[in-house]
Amino acid sequence: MNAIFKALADPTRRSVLQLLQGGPLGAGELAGHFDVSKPTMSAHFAVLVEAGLIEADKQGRSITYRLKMSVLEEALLGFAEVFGLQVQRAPVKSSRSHSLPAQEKP
Amino acid sequence: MNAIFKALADPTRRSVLQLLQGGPLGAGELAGHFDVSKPTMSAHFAVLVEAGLIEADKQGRSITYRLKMSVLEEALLGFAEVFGLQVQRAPVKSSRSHSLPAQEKP
DNA sequence: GCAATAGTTCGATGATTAGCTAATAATCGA
DNA sequence: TCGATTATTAGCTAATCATCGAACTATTGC
Repeated sequence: MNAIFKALADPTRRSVLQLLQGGPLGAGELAGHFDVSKPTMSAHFAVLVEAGLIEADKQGRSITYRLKMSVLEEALLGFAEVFGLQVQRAPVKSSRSHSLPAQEKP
Repeated sequence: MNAIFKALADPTRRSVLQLLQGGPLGAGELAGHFDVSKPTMSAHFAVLVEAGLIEADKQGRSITYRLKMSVLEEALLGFAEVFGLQVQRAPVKSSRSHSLPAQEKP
Protein backbone atom coordinates (compact mmCIF):
# COMPACT_ATOMS: atom_id res chain seq x y z
CA MET A 1 0.00 0.00 0.00
CA ASN A 2 2.69 2.41 0.99
CA ALA A 3 4.82 1.32 -1.95
CA ILE A 4 1.95 2.16 -4.26
CA PHE A 5 1.47 5.65 -2.89
CA LYS A 6 5.20 6.24 -2.99
CA ALA A 7 5.19 5.14 -6.61
CA LEU A 8 2.32 7.48 -7.40
CA ALA A 9 4.08 10.42 -5.77
CA ASP A 10 6.25 11.04 -8.82
CA PRO A 11 4.71 12.79 -11.85
CA THR A 12 6.86 10.89 -14.35
CA ARG A 13 5.67 7.59 -12.94
CA ARG A 14 2.05 8.68 -12.99
CA SER A 15 2.47 9.64 -16.64
CA VAL A 16 3.93 6.23 -17.38
CA LEU A 17 0.85 4.62 -15.91
CA GLN A 18 -1.37 6.85 -17.98
CA LEU A 19 0.51 5.97 -21.14
CA LEU A 20 0.15 2.29 -20.33
CA GLN A 21 -3.54 2.79 -19.86
CA GLY A 22 -3.82 2.74 -23.65
CA GLY A 23 -2.19 -0.66 -23.82
CA PRO A 24 1.22 -2.26 -23.27
CA LEU A 25 4.29 -0.35 -24.44
CA GLY A 26 7.98 -1.04 -24.74
CA ALA A 27 10.51 0.48 -22.36
CA GLY A 28 12.19 2.50 -25.09
CA GLU A 29 8.90 3.68 -26.46
CA LEU A 30 7.83 4.83 -23.02
CA ALA A 31 11.16 6.48 -22.36
CA GLY A 32 10.76 8.44 -25.59
CA HIS A 33 7.94 10.37 -24.03
CA PHE A 34 10.11 11.84 -21.33
CA ASP A 35 13.11 14.08 -21.22
CA VAL A 36 15.20 11.99 -18.89
CA SER A 37 17.99 9.49 -19.38
CA LYS A 38 17.38 5.80 -19.87
CA PRO A 39 18.85 4.81 -16.51
CA THR A 40 16.44 7.20 -14.85
CA MET A 41 13.50 5.67 -16.67
CA SER A 42 14.75 2.23 -15.82
CA ALA A 43 14.67 3.20 -12.16
CA HIS A 44 11.12 4.52 -12.49
CA PHE A 45 10.00 1.28 -14.09
CA ALA A 46 11.61 -0.65 -11.27
CA VAL A 47 9.68 1.34 -8.69
CA LEU A 48 6.42 0.70 -10.52
CA VAL A 49 7.14 -3.01 -10.84
CA GLU A 50 8.10 -3.16 -7.17
CA ALA A 51 4.78 -1.59 -6.28
CA GLY A 52 3.02 -4.15 -8.45
CA LEU A 53 1.48 -1.47 -10.64
CA ILE A 54 3.05 -2.69 -13.86
CA GLU A 55 4.43 -5.93 -15.16
CA ALA A 56 7.43 -6.51 -17.39
CA ASP A 57 7.41 -8.92 -20.28
CA LYS A 58 10.88 -9.48 -21.65
CA GLN A 59 11.16 -10.72 -25.19
CA GLY A 60 14.50 -10.75 -26.86
CA ARG A 61 16.28 -7.53 -26.09
CA SER A 62 13.22 -5.44 -25.53
CA ILE A 63 10.81 -5.22 -22.63
CA THR A 64 7.11 -4.60 -22.80
CA TYR A 65 5.42 -3.07 -19.80
CA ARG A 66 1.81 -3.62 -19.03
CA LEU A 67 -0.43 -1.80 -16.56
CA LYS A 68 -1.96 -3.94 -13.85
CA MET A 69 -5.24 -2.15 -13.58
CA SER A 70 -6.60 -4.41 -10.87
CA VAL A 71 -3.76 -3.46 -8.53
CA LEU A 72 -4.29 0.25 -9.09
CA GLU A 73 -8.00 -0.20 -8.70
CA GLU A 74 -7.68 -2.15 -5.46
CA ALA A 75 -5.30 0.41 -4.02
CA LEU A 76 -7.55 3.33 -4.81
CA LEU A 77 -10.54 1.45 -3.52
CA GLY A 78 -8.85 0.47 -0.29
CA PHE A 79 -7.79 4.02 0.36
CA ALA A 80 -11.00 5.67 -0.75
CA GLU A 81 -13.41 3.53 1.18
CA VAL A 82 -11.99 4.76 4.48
CA PHE A 83 -13.29 8.16 3.42
CA GLY A 84 -16.67 6.93 2.38
CA LEU A 85 -15.76 7.07 -1.26
CA GLN A 86 -16.36 4.47 -3.89
CA VAL A 87 -14.05 3.54 -6.75
CA GLN A 88 -15.39 1.45 -9.54
CA ARG A 89 -14.93 0.82 -13.22
CA ALA A 90 -16.63 3.60 -15.07
CA PRO A 91 -19.35 2.62 -17.49
CA VAL A 92 -17.70 2.24 -20.88
CA LYS A 93 -18.01 5.45 -22.86
CA SER A 94 -19.21 4.57 -26.35
CA SER A 95 -15.90 5.00 -28.14
CA ARG A 96 -14.24 2.04 -29.77
CA SER A 97 -10.83 1.38 -28.27
CA HIS A 98 -8.04 2.08 -30.71
CA SER A 99 -5.53 -0.26 -29.17
CA LEU A 100 -5.97 -3.55 -27.48
CA PRO A 101 -7.43 -3.14 -24.03
CA ALA A 102 -4.86 -3.52 -21.29
CA GLN A 103 -5.68 -7.00 -20.24
CA GLU A 104 -4.71 -8.54 -16.97
CA LYS A 105 -2.82 -11.81 -16.92
CA PRO A 106 -5.38 -14.44 -15.94
CA MET B 1 -2.23 17.72 -8.08
CA ASN B 2 1.37 16.81 -7.55
CA ALA B 3 1.32 18.38 -4.11
CA ILE B 4 -1.60 16.19 -3.18
CA PHE B 5 0.10 12.98 -4.26
CA LYS B 6 3.27 14.03 -2.50
CA ALA B 7 1.24 14.64 0.62
CA LEU B 8 -0.42 11.25 0.34
CA ALA B 9 2.92 9.50 -0.06
CA ASP B 10 3.61 9.55 3.66
CA PRO B 11 1.83 7.00 5.86
CA THR B 12 1.64 9.35 8.85
CA ARG B 13 -0.10 11.96 6.75
CA ARG B 14 -2.52 9.43 5.35
CA SER B 15 -3.34 8.38 8.90
CA VAL B 16 -3.96 11.98 9.85
CA LEU B 17 -6.46 12.29 7.05
CA GLN B 18 -8.17 9.13 8.18
CA LEU B 19 -8.41 10.40 11.73
CA LEU B 20 -9.89 13.63 10.47
CA GLN B 21 -12.42 11.67 8.52
CA GLY B 22 -14.26 11.18 11.82
CA GLY B 23 -14.49 14.93 12.31
CA PRO B 24 -12.25 17.88 13.13
CA LEU B 25 -9.49 17.36 15.69
CA GLY B 26 -6.97 19.53 17.49
CA ALA B 27 -3.29 19.49 16.60
CA GLY B 28 -2.28 18.08 19.97
CA GLU B 29 -4.98 15.47 19.89
CA LEU B 30 -3.88 14.35 16.46
CA ALA B 31 -0.24 14.32 17.49
CA GLY B 32 -1.13 12.08 20.42
CA HIS B 33 -1.92 9.30 17.99
CA PHE B 34 1.61 9.13 16.65
CA ASP B 35 4.99 8.34 18.07
CA VAL B 36 6.77 11.38 16.71
CA SER B 37 7.59 14.77 18.13
CA LYS B 38 5.18 17.66 17.89
CA PRO B 39 7.38 19.70 15.57
CA THR B 40 7.41 16.75 13.20
CA MET B 41 3.64 16.57 13.32
CA SER B 42 3.48 20.30 12.79
CA ALA B 43 5.46 19.84 9.59
CA HIS B 44 3.12 17.11 8.42
CA PHE B 45 0.14 19.37 9.04
CA ALA B 46 1.81 22.09 7.03
CA VAL B 47 2.27 19.75 4.09
CA LEU B 48 -1.37 18.74 4.22
CA VAL B 49 -2.51 22.35 4.46
CA GLU B 50 -0.24 23.28 1.56
CA ALA B 51 -1.82 20.55 -0.53
CA GLY B 52 -5.24 21.87 0.40
CA LEU B 53 -6.27 18.58 1.96
CA ILE B 54 -6.93 20.01 5.41
CA GLU B 55 -7.77 23.39 6.84
CA ALA B 56 -6.61 24.94 10.09
CA ASP B 57 -8.92 26.78 12.42
CA LYS B 58 -7.01 28.64 15.10
CA GLN B 59 -8.88 29.48 18.27
CA GLY B 60 -6.96 30.74 21.22
CA ARG B 61 -3.85 28.67 21.66
CA SER B 62 -5.12 25.56 20.02
CA ILE B 63 -5.67 24.69 16.39
CA THR B 64 -8.38 22.54 14.98
CA TYR B 65 -7.76 20.75 11.72
CA ARG B 66 -10.54 19.78 9.41
CA LEU B 67 -10.47 17.44 6.44
CA LYS B 68 -11.45 19.01 3.14
CA MET B 69 -13.19 16.04 1.65
CA SER B 70 -14.05 17.76 -1.58
CA VAL B 71 -10.39 18.35 -2.37
CA LEU B 72 -9.48 14.75 -1.72
CA GLU B 73 -12.45 13.61 -3.72
CA GLU B 74 -11.63 15.82 -6.67
CA ALA B 75 -8.04 14.68 -6.69
CA LEU B 76 -8.93 11.01 -6.66
CA LEU B 77 -11.56 11.57 -9.27
CA GLY B 78 -9.24 13.48 -11.57
CA PHE B 79 -6.61 10.82 -11.33
CA ALA B 80 -8.93 7.84 -11.56
CA GLU B 81 -10.92 8.93 -14.52
CA VAL B 82 -7.88 8.75 -16.76
CA PHE B 83 -7.92 5.05 -16.04
CA GLY B 84 -11.59 4.62 -16.66
CA LEU B 85 -12.35 4.49 -12.98
CA GLN B 86 -15.08 6.30 -11.16
CA VAL B 87 -14.87 7.84 -7.71
CA GLN B 88 -18.04 8.85 -5.97
CA ARG B 89 -19.49 9.19 -2.53
CA ALA B 90 -20.41 5.78 -1.28
CA PRO B 91 -24.00 5.17 -0.29
CA VAL B 92 -24.27 5.95 3.42
CA LYS B 93 -23.88 2.80 5.47
CA SER B 94 -26.56 2.79 8.15
CA SER B 95 -24.41 3.67 11.13
CA ARG B 96 -25.01 6.85 13.03
CA SER B 97 -21.97 9.09 13.06
CA HIS B 98 -20.51 9.50 16.53
CA SER B 99 -18.95 12.84 15.94
CA LEU B 100 -20.07 15.73 13.87
CA PRO B 101 -19.66 15.07 10.17
CA ALA B 102 -16.65 16.78 8.65
CA GLN B 103 -18.40 19.63 6.97
CA GLU B 104 -16.91 21.75 4.27
CA LYS B 105 -16.80 25.49 4.72
CA PRO B 106 -19.62 26.86 2.55
C1' DG C 1 32.90 -13.81 -33.82
C1' DC C 2 31.67 -9.08 -33.98
C1' DA C 3 29.16 -4.96 -34.12
C1' DA C 4 24.88 -2.91 -33.03
C1' DT C 5 20.90 -2.52 -30.01
C1' DA C 6 18.13 -2.51 -25.58
C1' DG C 7 18.18 -2.13 -21.14
C1' DT C 8 20.35 -2.48 -16.41
C1' DT C 9 23.82 -1.75 -12.86
C1' DC C 10 27.28 1.13 -10.70
C1' DG C 11 28.87 5.16 -8.51
C1' DA C 12 28.36 9.92 -7.77
C1' DT C 13 25.77 14.19 -6.94
C1' DG C 14 22.42 17.57 -5.64
C1' DA C 15 17.81 18.15 -3.79
C1' DT C 16 14.26 16.96 -0.84
C1' DT C 17 12.45 14.87 3.25
C1' DA C 18 11.49 13.20 7.96
C1' DG C 19 13.16 13.42 12.14
C1' DC C 20 15.10 15.46 16.44
C1' DT C 21 16.19 19.14 20.23
C1' DA C 22 16.14 23.74 21.63
C1' DA C 23 14.33 28.17 21.27
C1' DT C 24 10.52 31.32 20.20
C1' DA C 25 5.69 33.14 19.84
C1' DA C 26 1.16 33.49 21.31
C1' DT C 27 -2.50 32.82 24.54
C1' DC C 28 -4.71 31.96 28.80
C1' DG C 29 -5.61 31.71 33.91
C1' DA C 30 -4.41 33.27 38.25
C1' DT D 1 2.64 40.24 35.19
C1' DC D 2 3.97 35.44 35.64
C1' DG D 3 3.80 30.76 34.73
C1' DA D 4 1.80 27.19 32.14
C1' DT D 5 0.21 25.56 27.78
C1' DT D 6 0.13 25.00 22.72
C1' DA D 7 2.10 25.04 18.70
C1' DT D 8 5.59 26.88 15.37
C1' DT D 9 10.25 28.20 13.85
C1' DA D 10 15.20 27.47 13.68
C1' DG D 11 18.97 24.69 13.01
C1' DC D 12 20.73 20.46 12.42
C1' DT D 13 21.40 15.33 10.84
C1' DA D 14 20.51 11.19 8.42
C1' DA D 15 18.11 9.04 4.91
C1' DT D 16 15.87 8.83 0.68
C1' DC D 17 15.27 10.22 -4.08
C1' DA D 18 15.80 11.67 -8.96
C1' DT D 19 19.16 12.25 -11.92
C1' DC D 20 23.30 11.60 -14.73
C1' DG D 21 27.41 9.35 -17.42
C1' DA D 22 30.04 5.31 -17.85
C1' DA D 23 30.39 0.62 -17.79
C1' DC D 24 28.19 -3.78 -18.15
C1' DT D 25 24.91 -7.73 -19.86
C1' DA D 26 22.21 -9.88 -22.99
C1' DT D 27 20.45 -10.50 -27.55
C1' DT D 28 20.16 -10.17 -32.43
C1' DG D 29 21.82 -9.99 -37.29
C1' DC D 30 25.45 -10.52 -40.36
